Amino acid sequence: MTPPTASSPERRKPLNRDRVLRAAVSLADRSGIESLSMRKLGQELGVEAMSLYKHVANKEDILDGMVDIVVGEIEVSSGDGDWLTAMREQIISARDVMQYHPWASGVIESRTLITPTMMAYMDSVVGIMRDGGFSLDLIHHAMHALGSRLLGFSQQLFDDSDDADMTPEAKEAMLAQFPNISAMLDEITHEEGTVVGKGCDDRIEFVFGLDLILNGLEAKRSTA
Amino acid sequence: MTPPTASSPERRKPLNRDRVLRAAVSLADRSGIESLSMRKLGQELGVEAMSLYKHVANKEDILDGMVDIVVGEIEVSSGDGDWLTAMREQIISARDVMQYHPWASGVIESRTLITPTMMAYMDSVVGIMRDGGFSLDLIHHAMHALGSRLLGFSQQLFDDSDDADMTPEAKEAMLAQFPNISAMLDEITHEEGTVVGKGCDDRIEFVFGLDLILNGLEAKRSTA
DNA sequence: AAGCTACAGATACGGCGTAAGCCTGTCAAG
DNA sequence: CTTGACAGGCTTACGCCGTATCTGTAGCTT
Repeated sequence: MTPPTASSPERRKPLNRDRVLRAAVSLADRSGIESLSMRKLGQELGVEAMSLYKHVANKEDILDGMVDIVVGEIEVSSGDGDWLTAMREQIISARDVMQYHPWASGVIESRTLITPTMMAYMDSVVGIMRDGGFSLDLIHHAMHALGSRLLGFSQQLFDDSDDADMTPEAKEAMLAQFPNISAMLDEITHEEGTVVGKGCDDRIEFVFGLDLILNGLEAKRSTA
Repeated sequence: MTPPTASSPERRKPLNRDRVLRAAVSLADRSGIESLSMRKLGQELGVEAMSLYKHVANKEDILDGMVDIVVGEIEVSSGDGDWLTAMREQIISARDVMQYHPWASGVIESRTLITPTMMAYMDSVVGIMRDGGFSLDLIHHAMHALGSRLLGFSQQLFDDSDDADMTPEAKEAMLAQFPNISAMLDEITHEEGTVVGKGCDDRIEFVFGLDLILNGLEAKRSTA
């Protein structure tokens, strides 16, 4: 094939489903999921929007395909070592992937379709717990308890750093009205050594919550 | 202009922000959030879409207002009794509200704005833990660990009942490919008495996960 | 009576997903 | 070589969306 210079029967690399999906992921990574439209995606690929429909069924199909790609990027546990560290590593590595694709958690939550890739991930997680000696019943409850944390979603309700961009007087009013929150935020900004490391690091908070659950499960497992 | 009926000076109750927001909530409850558009909402109120803009800034403003209404529906804890039962009750009652407004969790997660109502709820939760003798530092970690569970979101990744609407051969293929998941689902459908009640009831699973976290926090609190 | 204000309606614009049909380059069968 | 099918792109068009801008009017104030 000749390069994209000009003249010659310069032919464009043919589109295919995979190229479409990868372009979609890349566009969402760069510009956010809200700016992923059929027209913009077509533009990205040097093609009109409607041409995409030769390779994907519709936009939902694209979203499903994107989820598949992202979930497929999660490295699956090797399977040796105790279940607790295996599980920790598995979930933390899922989190790393999701951090890289900030749009992914929202899209996954909005989708009901369970793709084989997703299933494979789940299956490997269940496998870790079976190897660890969990009863199937307890595994089931554990899966529910972990919920979307299994995929590394941090399910934060808000950033504590949100108070940063407030006018001083608005902040003052807030402090007066919500004494408990104020005290807590005060503590955090001043603290040095804390129960689980220092300051408010997303990853640390995530692991704190994860360990809380995993340790609780281990206790249930060992007393069963 | 004469009213839709005719003749008499029967004047339409004037629109206001509150009426708009309540209509929006009600429409979303009935028809799902995806069918909440300015035009449909206007129709609901016997008014053109653009008239709504006299009372709300834009659609985002409506969504924020809707969140405020829903969060405001959560009964706040009385404050007596031990922290653990207070917290349980608080969060479970939040869950009840969210169950009634299935669209709410998605909308709340998509919003970054923290409304006063939301703050008030958070403040009351922090209050419960302060009264229970938590350090401010541990409270902070607890808030992160609970995350959106604070508002009763069940953060389920998928319904276990999703296997119901599959063709037998597709299910067969799945069982072969994902042995661990298959074993687990098998167990569930057969089980009678389990670790925490029987079957797969959303509420039971939610409480199981919640208690796992709350008990873990209690352990940390009492050893601090 | 005159004018102001508040609020509803009308029209229009750009963007969205996508249905339907068209055009053209490629390649195998006759 | 001709022909015809087909794959993979393009064009047009429809109905939806949020919303900017303008117009009309009812009811109050002065």
